[in-house]
Amino acid sequence: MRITDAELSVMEVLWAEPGLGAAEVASLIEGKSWSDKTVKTLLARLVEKGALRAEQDGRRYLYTPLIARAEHQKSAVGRLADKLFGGRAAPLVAHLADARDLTDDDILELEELVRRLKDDRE
Amino acid sequence: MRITDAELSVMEVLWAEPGLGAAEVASLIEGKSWSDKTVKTLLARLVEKGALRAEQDGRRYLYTPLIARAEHQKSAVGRLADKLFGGRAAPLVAHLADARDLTDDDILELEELVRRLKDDRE
DNA sequence: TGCTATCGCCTACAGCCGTAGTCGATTGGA
DNA sequence: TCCAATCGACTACGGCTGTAGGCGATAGCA
Repeated sequence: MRITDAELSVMEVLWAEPGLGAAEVASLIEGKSWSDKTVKTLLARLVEKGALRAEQDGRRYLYTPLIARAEHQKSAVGRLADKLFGGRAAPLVAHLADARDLTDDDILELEELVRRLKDDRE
Repeated sequence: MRITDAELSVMEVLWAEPGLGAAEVASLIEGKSWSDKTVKTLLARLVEKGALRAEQDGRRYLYTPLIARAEHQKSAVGRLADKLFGGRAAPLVAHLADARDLTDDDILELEELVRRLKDDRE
């Protein structure tokens, strides 16, 4: 199930705070100057594709994510790895290091991550 | 400049072997059963958006990438990092490790990569 | 009790994407 | 010399995406 860029802005709001109504979601969207109609369209599409649950609350709906943020991140990264790198991780990370300047912290985190991956393996 | 999934199949062929004509590209595309018309449309779109150069060769054109594969990989990974992880590398890699089982070799490569990143930094 | 603000529902519409067809020119072989 | 194969140019078209507008019901306030 594919979540588009515009839909992602909506999901981010609901991942941060599930159970909001359309008007609240619209007011919490950052960086876009969307009409509330636009947000409602996106909510409807997300419900239709099973990414959100709409629970009636009087005259309106409250929306809750049905897929976790981590789940979506995982599948998006996996798809990209398959599409561009034949599923291989190391070249992807190499390009990432090239694309975005890594902070010292990033490097430490990566180091720690790799250490953990290695330990898990034994 | 955005290269779509279908266009990517065409680019892959020309990255592997630049300077082919449309018919050759079509015959080298893997995994799709596209009409040669489809391939020609994709070639035309790629020329139009500046991803390929078309050089006349008698009655036909020979196509050559104007953007490198690595360049495209880099920008795609960077975009994904920004879109889903606020530009941060480590969580992306963590999700990647979760999404695709890493081989021992992958882990070694990552280890080596992180070591290099760290060394470069000093 | 009546009006206005709000809600969901349905519709719209242009641009992009995947996939391909038509047409006219040309070239290479019979 | 003529026809068939091939090439590029242009056109097509349905589905998805981003972005909204209109309409009818309703609820809360005056």
